[in-house]
Amino acid sequence: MKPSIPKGTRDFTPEQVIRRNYIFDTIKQVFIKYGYQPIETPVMENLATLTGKYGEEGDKLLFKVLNNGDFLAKADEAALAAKDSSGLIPSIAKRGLRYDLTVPFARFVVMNQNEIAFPFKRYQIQPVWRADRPQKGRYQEFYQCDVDVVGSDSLVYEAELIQIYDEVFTQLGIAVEIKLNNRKVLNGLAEAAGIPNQFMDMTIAIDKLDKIGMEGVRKEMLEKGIPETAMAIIEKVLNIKTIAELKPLFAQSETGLKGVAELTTILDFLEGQPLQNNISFDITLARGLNYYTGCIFEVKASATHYPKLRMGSIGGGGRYADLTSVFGLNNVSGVGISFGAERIYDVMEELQLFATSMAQSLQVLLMALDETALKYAFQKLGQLRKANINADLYPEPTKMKKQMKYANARQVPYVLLIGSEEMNTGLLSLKNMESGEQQKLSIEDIVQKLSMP
RNA sequence: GUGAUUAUAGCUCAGCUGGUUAGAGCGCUGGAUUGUGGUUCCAGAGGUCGCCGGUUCGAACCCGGUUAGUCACCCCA
Repeated sequence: MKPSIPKGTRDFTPEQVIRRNYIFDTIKQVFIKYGYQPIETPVMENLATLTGKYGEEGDKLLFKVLNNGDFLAKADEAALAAKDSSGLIPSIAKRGLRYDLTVPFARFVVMNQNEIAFPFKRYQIQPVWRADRPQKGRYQEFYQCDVDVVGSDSLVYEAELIQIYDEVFTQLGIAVEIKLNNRKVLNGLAEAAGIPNQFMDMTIAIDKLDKIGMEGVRKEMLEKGIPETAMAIIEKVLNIKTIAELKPLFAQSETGLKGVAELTTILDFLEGQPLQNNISFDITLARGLNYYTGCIFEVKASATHYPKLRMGSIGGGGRYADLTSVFGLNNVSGVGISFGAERIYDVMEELQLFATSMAQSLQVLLMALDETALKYAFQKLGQLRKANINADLYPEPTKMKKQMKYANARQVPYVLLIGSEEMNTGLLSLKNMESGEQQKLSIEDIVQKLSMP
């Protein structure tokens, strides 16, 4: 059979894994510095935990896990006969793959509320699955790197999360644009425009502003039945660039004013602590996930630094006032952000930000020239490894050309040649693969040379 | 869910308005070179042209279907 893997999934070569780990390690180390603790949750959740949390669209994108055993025996007869797939699902699949890390985290918090000290700061780096049509920068299996804090309303956390974004991307060498908005501001806008019931339609439309332009937004909102009068107000607000200008427009909207106040406070916390990256208020930032209630964030690679780069957001997040209440725990506010490791990888690849030397972990390859030398070399291999040197042995005493070729493929900086001459003298031929230089050294000298950084 | 596009050697791809034995580069194997690689030269292995059907004297090429990948939209990291 022809080997293949499911669409939207990928294998990773050693080089890719090393690079991915570099990203994960960088992110993780910043998380730890800011006082966050790791947790992990299962790949599968009960389907009931997941459904309804991501909107109608999200439910469709959930991977469902078929029940074990004779799952059709307990299938809903009526739904089966009617070929009603969505009606059939609850009776044949009780589990699903996690869609993100935030909802499982909320579930975790509720289940462990008695052991947790609030505010609870956790980070989590695990894969998630979405039954989406894959395309550039989009996969069905991908990692998320989340930091969240629950059990506090304080806006210091919003400020802190912005600092985390700034620090991680600075360390990775990616210039980014951090965009900031507040759901309350958008709510206020809907109120001010007199269309509080069409809040979602409005935000979805204005979220596309940079893609389809003001005319496109206008057209989409008209199609959704938003009246011209409302549109005039919305259009006026969309042209606003600073938070200060926003305030007078929300005289009638308490929610809107609250949103403005929150944004002001967050920026105030950050005063005097300069960021490496540009942070900007963007009223067109909406974000799809409907559990957000307060401040929302999104990060993109800087368009001014990389005008040619075409990549969606590489991070996002926000405050969710009441995510745990569906699991029975009320009044626990949370805020968190996510790093899209896959897209960060793709961006770094495209911008050639990975150090070239990252891949070489093997320090020396031993080569034996005949059968007796192979056994001798195997002993020397043990000595080197005992001295904590990453060493390997070519397993057969074949022609040197072949062994050298293998050494090149492994990108080894040194090879150690062992034949009768070396066995007689005890001095082994250490060859520098880059310069071609070769010298005869005792095993002790070799250990010392290779132990030096 | 909607649309576009691609499928030929292990990999990346060429293959003219349909014409007889389907090519290249890289990789692989052997040799030039029995203790020295990344350069060079020579030779070799490797393909039911995604799959099924149709048109034709003749199909990798045209037509229909099907499967899979990729890209865009929706949505999202």
